[in-house]
Parts: sequence; C-alpha cells; structure tokens
Amino acid sequence: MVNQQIVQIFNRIADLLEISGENPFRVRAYRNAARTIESLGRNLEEMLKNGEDLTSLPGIGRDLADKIREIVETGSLGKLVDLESRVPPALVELLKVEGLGPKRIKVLHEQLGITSLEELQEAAAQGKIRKLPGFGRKTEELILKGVVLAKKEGRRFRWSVAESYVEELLKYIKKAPGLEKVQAAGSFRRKRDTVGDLDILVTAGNPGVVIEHFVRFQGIKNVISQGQTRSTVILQSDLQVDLRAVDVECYGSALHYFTGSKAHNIAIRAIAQKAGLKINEYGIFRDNKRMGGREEQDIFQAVGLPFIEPELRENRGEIEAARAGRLPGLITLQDIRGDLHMHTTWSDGKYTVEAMARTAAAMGYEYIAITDHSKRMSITRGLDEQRLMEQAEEIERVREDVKGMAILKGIEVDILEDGSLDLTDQALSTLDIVIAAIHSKFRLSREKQTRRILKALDNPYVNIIAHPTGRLIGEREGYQVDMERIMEHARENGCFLELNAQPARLDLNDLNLKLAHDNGLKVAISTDSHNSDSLLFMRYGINQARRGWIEPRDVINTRPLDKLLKLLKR
DNA sequence: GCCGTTTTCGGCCCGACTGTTTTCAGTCG
Repeated sequence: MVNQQIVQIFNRIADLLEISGENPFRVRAYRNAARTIESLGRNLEEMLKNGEDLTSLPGIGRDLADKIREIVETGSLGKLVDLESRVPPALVELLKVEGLGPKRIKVLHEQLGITSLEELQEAAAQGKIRKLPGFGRKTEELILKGVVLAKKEGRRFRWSVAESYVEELLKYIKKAPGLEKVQAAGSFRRKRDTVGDLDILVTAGNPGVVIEHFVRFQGIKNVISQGQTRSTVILQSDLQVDLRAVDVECYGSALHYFTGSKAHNIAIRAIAQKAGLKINEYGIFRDNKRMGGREEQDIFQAVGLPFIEPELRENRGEIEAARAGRLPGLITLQDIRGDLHMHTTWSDGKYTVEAMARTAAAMGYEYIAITDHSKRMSITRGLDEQRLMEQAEEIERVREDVKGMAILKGIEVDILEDGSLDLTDQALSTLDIVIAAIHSKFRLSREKQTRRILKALDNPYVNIIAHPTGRLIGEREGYQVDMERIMEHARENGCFLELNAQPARLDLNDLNLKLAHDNGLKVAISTDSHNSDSLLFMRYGINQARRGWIEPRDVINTRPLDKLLKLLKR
C-alpha cells in the first residue's frame, strides 16, 4: 500500500512540475522512480525498517530516498503540499487531453484562467481558444474532441479483448496492396494483462498506400493523424491504434522500438550510447554508418546481449539477467500437462465431469482436477460433505470411461472470515487436491486478510490458494494482503499459489509471479473453467506467467502425474 | 533529480506529425 501511495505521489509531483515548466529531466526522474517502485515487488516500508539503502534502487538517489522516508514516516510529502499550493491541482487533468502538454496548458491558464476540463470545454465551445497565440481553429477542434475522451480516460482493454481487435485489424490490413509484413507490437506483444492502445508495424514498398488503406477501415471512429509513415486512429470502441510503416531493412529495429517498453528501450539505448552507437527505429548506427537493424536480434547483438523475450522487456532486471547469462527459460503452452481448477454441473459449471474430461483429453492433457465450489457458495449450489461423496462416485465412473485421463478429485473450498474452511477435515482428507479460495469479506484489513489466508494454509489438506488477490481487471481491486508473508508461509507448508488464467483475473499478476519465481515458490496455472471452451484460457495464463519470469520448473502442472501427486502430499 | 571503469558536471532516447509558423514549437510515443 505504501508503495502504491509513493508511486502516486511521485507521479503527481511529476505532473505538477511539468505544468510549472520545470526541467523536463527532473520530471522524468520522478516518473522513473515511480516506475521503479511500481515494479519493485518489495515493500519499501519494510526495506526501510531493515535498514536497507534505497539509493541502490535504479533511479532513486539521496533526495528521492529521503522523500520516500518522509512519506513512510509522515504519510505525506511536504514538497507535494508545497507544489499543490502553487499550481492549481486541477490543471493536472488537462494533461490527459490529446494535444495538450505543459506549454499550451500554461498559456491556457495564464491567458484564459482555465483550471479544469469543464472550463476548457466551455472556452473551446465559445471559440476563445483559437484566438490565442500559437493556437488556431484546428487546435480548438482537437481540444473539444480531446476533452470528451479525457473524461473517460484511463480506460485500458483486457489483453484478450485487444486480441480480438488485433485479429480483425490484421486481417484487413493484409489486404492492402503491396503489403509485405504486418505485426502487432507494443504492450500487446509484451502480453500485458491490459492494453492501452495498439501499435501495428508494417513494411511495404509503398507505405503511403498501406496507410491510405488503413484509414478506410470500417471500424474507425476518428482519424487523428495520417502521414507518410505513421497514422493514428480511434476505433468505435475508443481503442486507439497507431500504425507505423518502415522499410523492410528497418523491420527489426522498428519492431524492437515499437514493442517497448519505453523503460526497456531507454535502457538499451543508453548501453548503445556508451558503446558509441546510436539506436533508433531505423537501425543501429555508428558515425552515421548503418550497422544493421533488419532483424530484431541485431539490436541485442549490437549491445552484446542475448535475445530478450518481449514479455520480459520492462526494465525489471531483464537486461542485467541477460548480461549475466541468467535469463529465464520461459514456460510455453506445450509445457502444461493438465488443468487443476474447473467446475462442473455439480456446482456452477455448465458441463459434466465427463464432458470436461473428454475436452481435456482432446487437448492432449494427462490429468485434470475437478474442483467445484463448497456449500458456503450457495448461489453456485456448492457441495456439502454428502454431495462431495456422491460426486466422487461419479468421478470414479468417468475414470473408467475416459481412458488415459487422470481425473483428480478436488474442491474449491471457501475460506471463511476467520480462516477456517467450509468443509470438515474428514471430507477434505478424501480428496486428491484441495484448492482454497476467498469469495467473501473482501474488505478486511490487510492484517486480518493476510492472517485469514495464513490460517487456511495451516490446514493440512490445503494445497493451493486460488486467485490469491481476488482482483477483477478493470472492475475490482484485489483484497489487501501481505503477499510476501503469504508466499513464505505457503512455501514452508508445501503449498502453492494459483495463477488463475481467466482473462479477467490473471491473478497472480506479473509482479507477484516474479516474486514467486525469485523466492522459489511454485505455482499452479489453472483456467478455473466453468465450461469446456474456457479450458483454452490456459494460454492467457501462459502469457502472464511469461511476464512473471516463470519457467516450467516453477509450475506444478508441468509435472507428470506421479511427480504432481508427490507435490500434492504435503 | 539521477548518474559515472571516458565524467562528481553536464549530460539525460529520438524521430514523426500537426498546426500555425514563414523555419519551427509543441506534443506524442
């Protein structure tokens, strides 16, 4: 929590400094520090308590370390209070308007006294803005449109949703005359759980023709810009799409550049710079002589590094790991041997045990676990001890019918408010696998919620904690827990955490997965399927796992059945 | 405000697009 608070304060300071026309590099320093903290995976408050030196963190020097200490100790920051007293805080929201940066906001504020989106909209509607120096009719129109978008700003699309747009768009773009290559880059290629906009890279003999074709896509609401090598449009869904066209000779360098992340690119370029090289989207240059850039690999080669998978490119240690020859061998879909979390008609699933087993067999799995809800989840017709026994009989029958598929008897048992479980130990003892999950009382304090899960982990039959933070992407924050403590306790008890592969959950997230990877805690990647189609959600889980540096050995359901069963015996 | 096996000062990624300029500033990614 403290980390997130610090991230917010630093980003806010950066915004305020930017508007007041401060040195842009100082602004960047605050943003860099915020990004470092965001992807830290460790609690700054605890680091301070342990007497650790925060200036060893990248982008954090003496000054920012002191400011972090001030926030931890007092809950606020004098510098922010001071800035907010000098700059109207509402001006910050004007930065969200497309086309408005610090300079123009300054003019709008000084000349027209504008301090909020509403006032901006009013001034634009009254035609006051076009009269300002450096502004004109077009800018005013852009602002009017931008204000509307800014008011619903912050919207990100789940990766799985973005994927459907990408498929449709690529299919259309491929019809462009003279098109050579087309590839979605950006956060989509890095497989982030959410995508803010789409970056699409093309190569073509005549890029102008491809861009002409692109802006005529029927799903477009608004064309923001259209040039010879790039174009930006807004789709009906408000998803922004940036198309960039380069020569095929530049494909590799452009792909690296447009894949990002920004932080990763900056770090790579800094290395190149020290070696006397210049890297941009057109290639690698030494003294204006082009050294390569046709393949993405050329970029890494130029800075003396092995290829780094797109999912790792967040400047979260991948460059150091690459240099040390310690990049993870990332998991792939082919490594998965079974699915350990799914529901059937016994609770809120739509398909029978047999139907799920047959679909899993067709996918080439060796095993599945049937894990319906327990009785507390009455809305799902959760199982009590009696129905659990009846289900066991059915599972045994299906085992006979579906040869070659091991069907584990399991449960997704509710963790009650006090950390006890919703079924008796006697009932749990009859099962092959026990997944415990929180479905109620999301708003307990961090301490209580943590203890609740720690206690569940102490039950001798629990193997896995399902969707460990309970977040629903874009809908609900996760519940507050001390993830480091939970992971430590899980590891000590021979338990595992789940990476729930539902596209709306993807819980654990990438940072927590990396924490698990770094601490030697194994995870289960499971689809939590409620119908047989969603067994295919496994690939979303794999995407997320790769972002979290997860290797096959970090995952229990990459094991053959006998090894898996050993792991499930605590 | 950060950073340094060329540097403790003087750098900090860099090019495209737009609009309002008459040669470029502002913004964006």
